[in-house]
Amino acid sequence: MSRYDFTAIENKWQEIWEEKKPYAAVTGSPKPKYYGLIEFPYPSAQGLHVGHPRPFTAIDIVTRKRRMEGYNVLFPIGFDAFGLPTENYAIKTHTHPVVTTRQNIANFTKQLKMLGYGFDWDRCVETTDPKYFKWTQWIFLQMYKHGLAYKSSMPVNWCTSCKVVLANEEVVNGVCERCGGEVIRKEKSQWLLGITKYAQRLIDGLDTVDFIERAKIQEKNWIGRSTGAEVVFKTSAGDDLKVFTTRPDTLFGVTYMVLSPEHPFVEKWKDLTGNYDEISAYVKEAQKKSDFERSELNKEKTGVRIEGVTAINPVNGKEVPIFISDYVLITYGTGAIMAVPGHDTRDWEFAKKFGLDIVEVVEGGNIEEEAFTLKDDTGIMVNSGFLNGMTVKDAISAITKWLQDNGLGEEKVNYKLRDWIFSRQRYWGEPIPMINCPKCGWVPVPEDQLPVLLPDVEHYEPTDDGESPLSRMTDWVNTSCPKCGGPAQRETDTMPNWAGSSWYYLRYMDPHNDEEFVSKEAEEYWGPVDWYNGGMEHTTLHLLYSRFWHMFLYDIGVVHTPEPYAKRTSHGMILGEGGEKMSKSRGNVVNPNEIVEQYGADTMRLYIMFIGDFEKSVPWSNEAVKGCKRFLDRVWNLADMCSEEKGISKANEGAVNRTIKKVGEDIEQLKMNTAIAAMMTLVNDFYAKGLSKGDLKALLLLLSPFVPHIVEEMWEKLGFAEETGMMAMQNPWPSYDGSKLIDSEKEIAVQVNGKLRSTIVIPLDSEDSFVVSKALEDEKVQRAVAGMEIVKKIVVKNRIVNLIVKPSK
RNA sequence: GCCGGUGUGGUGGAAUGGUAGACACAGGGGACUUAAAAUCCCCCGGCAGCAAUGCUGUACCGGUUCGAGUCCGGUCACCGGCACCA
Repeated sequence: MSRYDFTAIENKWQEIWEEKKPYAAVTGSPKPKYYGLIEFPYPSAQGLHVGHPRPFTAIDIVTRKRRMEGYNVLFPIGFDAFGLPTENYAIKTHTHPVVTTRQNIANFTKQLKMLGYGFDWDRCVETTDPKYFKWTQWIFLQMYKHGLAYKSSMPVNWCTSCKVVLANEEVVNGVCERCGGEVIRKEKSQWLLGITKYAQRLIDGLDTVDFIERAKIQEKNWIGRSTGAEVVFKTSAGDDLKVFTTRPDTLFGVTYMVLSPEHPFVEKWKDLTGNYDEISAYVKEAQKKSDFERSELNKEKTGVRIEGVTAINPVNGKEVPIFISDYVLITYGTGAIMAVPGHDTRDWEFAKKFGLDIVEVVEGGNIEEEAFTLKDDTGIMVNSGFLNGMTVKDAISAITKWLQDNGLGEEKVNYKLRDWIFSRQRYWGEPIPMINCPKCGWVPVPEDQLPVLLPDVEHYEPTDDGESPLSRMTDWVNTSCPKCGGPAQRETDTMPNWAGSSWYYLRYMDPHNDEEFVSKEAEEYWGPVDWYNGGMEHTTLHLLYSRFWHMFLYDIGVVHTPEPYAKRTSHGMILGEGGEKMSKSRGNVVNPNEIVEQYGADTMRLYIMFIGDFEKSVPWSNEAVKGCKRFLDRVWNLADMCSEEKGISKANEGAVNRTIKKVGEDIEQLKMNTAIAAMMTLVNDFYAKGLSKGDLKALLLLLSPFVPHIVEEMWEKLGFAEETGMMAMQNPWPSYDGSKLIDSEKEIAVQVNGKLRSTIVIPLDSEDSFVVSKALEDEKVQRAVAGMEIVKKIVVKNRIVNLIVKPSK
């Protein structure tokens, strides 16, 4: 056969696939369905990064194997095209984001096709397409109707120099990521989504899905469930002060209370407060600080006592002082705490600084030195009235019951998860389809008027006071109220980047439907996603958000499964050659185009899978790519080496069957590196022992998901296409013969006292006694046991012999 | 601080408690060639030895076991996430 001309071969087959559409998914096919998904890319101006092919190739391989196993596969692709880089580019160059987006998508499409992925391109979706975001807006309206979308005034991050609202991710070390300017907190009215209503279900749902464990744990930690009790303290002001605690057992140890500076009682008690000026100054100071400053590590505790008001400990009637301090957060629990300095590190620090009493209520530590915080059963209750002598655990149940019986509190669960701030003062996002009417308040845009399109603007910058650039478009902003017909104004905020990606996997099922976001029929056929691979960095953002949207859609009866993704895996990053993150500034960025040009798409695909453990970060190596190219050359040359025998040859029977088993199993665990190693070993065997046409055919089928172009070319050239009437990829995945996996002879290790001394070859499944006698015939073993007495013989079938010896008398 | 993960040759990495280093890259040697490239074959953890071979070796200390890279306890280092969440 001629030279392996990868460029010609790859072009040829990509054209054939473009025309024949072997990757088209058929809704309603009687075959079992399989839905494989990768996170759709943001079409950046830099084009495809070598990081992209890692997950894409892995799931491409899985879904190609599924097709060969007889599944009707959906493996779609799309573009998550709203985003800041495009918007910033528009600000700088006045190029309309639509134009930039179109160019970038065209470039990405070309690059993805160049790599030969089995995407069903007819189902490609773009989040910026009005036909798509019409439904993003529609889902938002459903959430609004069900009380899950609401507008509320809240503090946001504000860059004083860019004069713009920043997302939390854009605040790095307390300063603006872009300009390094000071970031402060500013009150602003924002749309929020009530994800906290789903906190418990987002935790519980994790038990029903097959996600990698670290993703589950990370989501659970992020949601941050804690159980405890809410306790009511009477105050001298007459108001009941409610606090949340996970340690109700320590109630007898309360020596003071702390309110968050934003707590409503601070204002309410104004006239009762002897030192209101001092309090007020502290509150103002706290407001000015960013979240970052307020939570800075090792910061000295600060605070002010509210003079004139005290609280009564419900359990012992003791009167305790009340402070305000910024170590108490208004966003968690009730915004107020009971302080137990003996058993909470933060309270301990505060008490030390302000000279407050520290009372021990759990034995086991030294509270003079530090707070004793252990919650296990190492401590016994003391100084705690009826709780004395109990373990912490028992005391928690006892006191909780007591509080409940006396109407002074109840068992309570709290979550760290906050509602999702859904407004962005940006241009390049989905307009929030709401209208503000002076008479009727917020009124949703009627569904038949969707989508609300983005108007053309002249300037893409936010305004000086941090409003969206859309707010300058008075023609667009001024509209009539859908309810009363009077003059009203459109919402000018847009949705965050995470909106479009929260439901895109549903649109793939039915991408051209103008009547519904997805048809019932398509959703019931394809849902849920069978295997979803994506980055760990999306675990507490995209993955959580889309699970939340899906649960909501399930609740309103428009999807049929409670969870969107049955299985989730994650890949590690591809680093630069030196082991650092790839970046333009480091100049270590690898362009996939160059690799494909130099070695071909199949080599690129193979190398990115062979590079290392899929879950771990790994540096790219230009040198190592060559090894994969060399392997494909060797595969190519096998065509000229094989005998005409159509079946698996006797000589390679064991090796071929073992490789079929190994490759099949490894693909299921994304252990592509060892699958490829096994195929390399098989090829090395072929070079050593020769091979039949049947041997090569089996190898080609195994290679097909990994390197589809070269396989189809060889399949055709060797006459298999004619023989089977099909492309290699359309053939059944090979099965192995279990009886042929092990050769009839086996080399096993011989140990003496656990140390390897020799190896012997024995017939498979030999009797133990035979194996021992055979081992003792071995010269090296004889030397090792000379002058020794054998006290024990351990034989593990077909594996190892271990002779335990001691010096003979 | 809390939660999770990782530590194996010059490099990327393999090893259901059972022959550590598969498979590759780099390196060394040989064949072919006028030569180079490509290709094919061989060697390749460390120490000692011409060799056969022996000793040693999976971050460190200890334990369980006939046998530990793998299991258990402790220590150190690095990576990721969260971080005054009461």
